[in-house]
Amino acid sequence: MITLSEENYLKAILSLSLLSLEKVSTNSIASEIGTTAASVSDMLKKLLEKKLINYEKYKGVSLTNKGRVLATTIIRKHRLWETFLVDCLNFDWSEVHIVAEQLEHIQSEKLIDKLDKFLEYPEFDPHGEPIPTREGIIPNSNTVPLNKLNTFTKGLVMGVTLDEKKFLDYLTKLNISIGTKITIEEKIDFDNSLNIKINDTFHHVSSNVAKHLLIKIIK
Amino acid sequence: MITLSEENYLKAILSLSLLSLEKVSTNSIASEIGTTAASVSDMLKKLLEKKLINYEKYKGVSLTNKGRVLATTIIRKHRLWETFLVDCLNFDWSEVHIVAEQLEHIQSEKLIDKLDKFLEYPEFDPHGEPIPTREGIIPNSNTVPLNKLNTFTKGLVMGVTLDEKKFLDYLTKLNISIGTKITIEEKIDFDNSLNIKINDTFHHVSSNVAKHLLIKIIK
DNA sequence: CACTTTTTTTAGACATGTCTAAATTTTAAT
DNA sequence: ATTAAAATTTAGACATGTCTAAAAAAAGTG
Repeated sequence: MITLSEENYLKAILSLSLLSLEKVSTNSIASEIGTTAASVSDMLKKLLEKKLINYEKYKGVSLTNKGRVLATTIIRKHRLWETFLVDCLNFDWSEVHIVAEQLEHIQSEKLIDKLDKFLEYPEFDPHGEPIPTREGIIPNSNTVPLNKLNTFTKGLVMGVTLDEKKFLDYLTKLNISIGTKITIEEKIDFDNSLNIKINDTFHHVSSNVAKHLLIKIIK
Repeated sequence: MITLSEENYLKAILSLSLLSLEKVSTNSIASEIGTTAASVSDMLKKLLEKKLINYEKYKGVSLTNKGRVLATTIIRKHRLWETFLVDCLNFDWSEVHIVAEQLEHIQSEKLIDKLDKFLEYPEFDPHGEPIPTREGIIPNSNTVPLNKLNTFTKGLVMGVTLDEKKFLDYLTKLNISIGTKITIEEKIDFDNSLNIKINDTFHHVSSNVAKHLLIKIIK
């Protein structure tokens, strides 16, 4: 049996793994989860014991296939619940994360399959992120983070890669949601910030905001 | 903050309280929860500390108002989730209990209020049990356990007071569900078992089954 | 009432997951 | 290559919730 803590560690390791090809470091897990490196070290031993990760002391961590599938399943549950909360219960997209963080740990395959069916097999969650399949595959969404685009490129916002209330509320204030059309007007070399156009209005956004917006390029 | 274990203890104390006016004993809680009297003793100290129960060593337990409201809220959540599972996700009534036992611990008032609204404010769960109000009141359902009825009385099954798969599957086998009409044909003094008539078919049921069937008497 | 049985509580142990502080290993820098 | 800095692990402690065994209190019985 897997514990709630272990699930949270697997999820953290998976999201960090997706950011680069390097092995994941103890410190990065600690700051992702909001705990100390010492606690992470302790937990890594347990996850290794259960064959959920590949791990050598001082050498970093990666997920085994078993661990990857388990972590992906948690993401799947999280995103299906977020879809339910927004589509059925009329939650705001900025407030579903904390509730889904609890719901994602409910243990029942049948529940998730039936929820998936009830929601009519959605492909994307309310933040535009793809919902993994029950086999543990995360569909590729063919999008690029806003900060990687060239000047004068146009694109549609297809998703966000940060699920934090403050960030989502800021997007709402800027009139950015899934489907919003954005044009890059200017890239500031100094701090990698951007001038963008949304509905004929110009906005200036930081590099930190831009990198969490997933864009599909259009003509 | 209240822990998952504490919530389960409160729930157990509430259900035992509803069975009689006596204070609840340590042993009865232990067998309800499936743990030892020693563990119960330990936990009672913590619940007393948090002012959720009235408790004197060796004298038994009762809920404070704060504890009663909290426990009732858990029942409310449990029954709303069971309703969701059966009505929306098409679960069978006999299999929802274990899933609802997990869902009832999700912490979010907003979630429960929105779920309640989504389900259109149901009054009864799939087992016919009344759903407590958000103020912590359990509506009285005006029903009597089958074993308290006299011979030749007729009634409708309005609910069950045991939420166990084996029991519910047995009822299904007997063709008993919410709304089923039952006539008492004979009461066996020896073991308090009953001969009953369901849709012109006669069945013999034990006292243990009868006491968990809630009946509304009809003419 | 004295004695036995049952119930309840305490004492001490263990597992999980956390922490701080200290030790160890790796990496970076001169 | 040696040393300094950073990252990681270990050691030891604590909180929660559980357990068994033993002690204490309450209830039952002749």
